[in-house]
Amino acid sequence: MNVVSILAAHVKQGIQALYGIEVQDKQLNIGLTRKEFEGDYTLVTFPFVKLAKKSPEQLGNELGAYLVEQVDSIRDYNVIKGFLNLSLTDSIWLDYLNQNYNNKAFGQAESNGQRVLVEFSSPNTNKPLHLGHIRNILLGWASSKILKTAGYDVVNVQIINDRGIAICKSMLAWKLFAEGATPALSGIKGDHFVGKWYVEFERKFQEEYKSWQESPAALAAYDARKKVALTEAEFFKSFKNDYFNEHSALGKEAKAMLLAWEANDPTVRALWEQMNGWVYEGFNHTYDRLGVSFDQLYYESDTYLLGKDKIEKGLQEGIFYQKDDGSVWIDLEDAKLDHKLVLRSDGTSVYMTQDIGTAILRYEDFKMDRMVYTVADEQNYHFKVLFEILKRMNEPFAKGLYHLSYGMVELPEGRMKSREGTVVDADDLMATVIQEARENIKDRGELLELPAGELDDIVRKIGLAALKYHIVKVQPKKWMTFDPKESLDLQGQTGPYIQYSYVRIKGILSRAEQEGVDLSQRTDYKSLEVIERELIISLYQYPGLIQQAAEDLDPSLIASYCYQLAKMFSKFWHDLQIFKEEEATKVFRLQLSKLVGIVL
RNA sequence: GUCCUCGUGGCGCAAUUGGAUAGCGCGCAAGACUUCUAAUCUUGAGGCUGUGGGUUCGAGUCCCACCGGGGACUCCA
Repeated sequence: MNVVSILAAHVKQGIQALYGIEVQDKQLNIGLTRKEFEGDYTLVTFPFVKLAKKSPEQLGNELGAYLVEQVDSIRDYNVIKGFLNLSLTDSIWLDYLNQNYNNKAFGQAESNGQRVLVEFSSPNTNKPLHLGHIRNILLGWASSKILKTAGYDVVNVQIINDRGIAICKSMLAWKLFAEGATPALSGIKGDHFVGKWYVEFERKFQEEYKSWQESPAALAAYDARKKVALTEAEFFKSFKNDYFNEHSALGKEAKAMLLAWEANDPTVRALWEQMNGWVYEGFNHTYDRLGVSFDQLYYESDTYLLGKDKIEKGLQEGIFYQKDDGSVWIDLEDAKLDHKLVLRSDGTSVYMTQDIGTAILRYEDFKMDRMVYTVADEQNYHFKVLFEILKRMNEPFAKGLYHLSYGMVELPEGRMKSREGTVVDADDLMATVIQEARENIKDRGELLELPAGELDDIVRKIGLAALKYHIVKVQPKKWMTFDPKESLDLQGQTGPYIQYSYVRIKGILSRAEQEGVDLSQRTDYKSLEVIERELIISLYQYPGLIQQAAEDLDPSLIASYCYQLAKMFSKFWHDLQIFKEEEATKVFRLQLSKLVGIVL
């Protein structure tokens, strides 16, 4: 049953019968009636008033009367300006609830036969996960769940950026300064342990750089570029990369390590394996805590050379062109994307090359119809270009590509900077939020008689719900300021509020079970209370909302919906009794509660 | 320089994709537990949706210009 399309058909027919006008589907605007007004669905009649040469009120009244007379399920109507509000009979909603209240898979669509890959997290292996990763992971994970519910066959993947200069820095610092320390010996979580040596490298490097700045070579470098009109301090800030590449002893050694890695040097590879192993152990722990998992991992060390052959092929086909210096480009000006480099003049690849290769590899692995990349919005341009290139290469999956782009997470004092130590660590944050939930329970003196293990479990669920909801409720594309204090809120529009409604429903249902109430009976409930009606209509929206959230890849839609539903349920619970009512009412309200519980 | 994005009460977010008097939470003020757990509910104050034009029956939403924040444009992914 699809109420809107049934109504639309009747409206179309009605206008035809009354005025002889053929209405286009596009002109039919039917939505839910706003709360302040009487009715379930509202038709906007403005588009027809001109054609029918009637006033909005007159047309509304004529059409409303026609519909009430012709359509059994329409009970009543009212007109306000160009809005025709239609009230449906209770039995429609009662039937709907009765058919669905016990459907544990309510909202789960049938398989649509399509496979989608969802990439998220995608960390570097030189440091632990932070708040930005948390947003990424939660968005990716939530989208994956939504797609699954919407009928897709979903594969969760991540690309692990396990190679490059950054991890070499960690490796070098460990080799030079750690004196054989390990996570196990030092009692530090693996990813934090490796991150520590990355920071240590930066510290030593800064020391080295600082003392170099006094040297004649430094002054010479400064003099050579004096024309740029910088103060000495500004100059040395901007010169840091050049120093690393051209003058630094540590830089030289790190770069040598990278080359040795690329040349498959056994010692370097062994160290690399060992340190990455520590990191993965740490990451897995964090993923477990967050409750997410992956079906397939891709490692940059396996994929960073991919794509070159595809470029060669495309070059022959005329998709790419070669400049005199040998570099290979693509002209995307007609897509308003400029010219992009895909292979350097020395034949080495850029990120684009690698991403092209990896995408094709994934298609070989999974034959997916769609692929979602969960990556921050600073890479919007990159993905536009990537998708356009794959389209021009005629890859079969190219039209199913989507960049789930999300805004950065900032702190009240500004953007997180790992170098300035202002990053919010993922593990720390989860621990804080759980601790807060624990304090809260202690203050209220509840649940303390539970066994410690059970209490820990509840506290963990509450704390994480607060954190997750706080992040997921914001539309992905928006930048957000993360105030740790607010993420700890457990009241109002929060995860714990929704959890609480759910727990309450569980409580009600278990009492019903104890009392032996038979839910399966088809009850003859009198007339719906306003809040009951709102709840059913809201539940009715749910399957459609899943589809929309899957299409838009916007988990915040579901987050807001769940809050609204929980809020309605709270009001329902507060205003109406259940167990003291007569059988029919009781059963109906229990059924309603049950379905709300299934959705939440 | 070019392109992309965001701008909504003090703060954090919504607005059924162009529809009615712009909603909700936090915070603030006042109230409600003899109940199916008060992590709840009820009421109130708080707005010229950055500014100025345009499109039409109708604009927070679409178009143009400007102001302000952020980002990208051959290698941090």
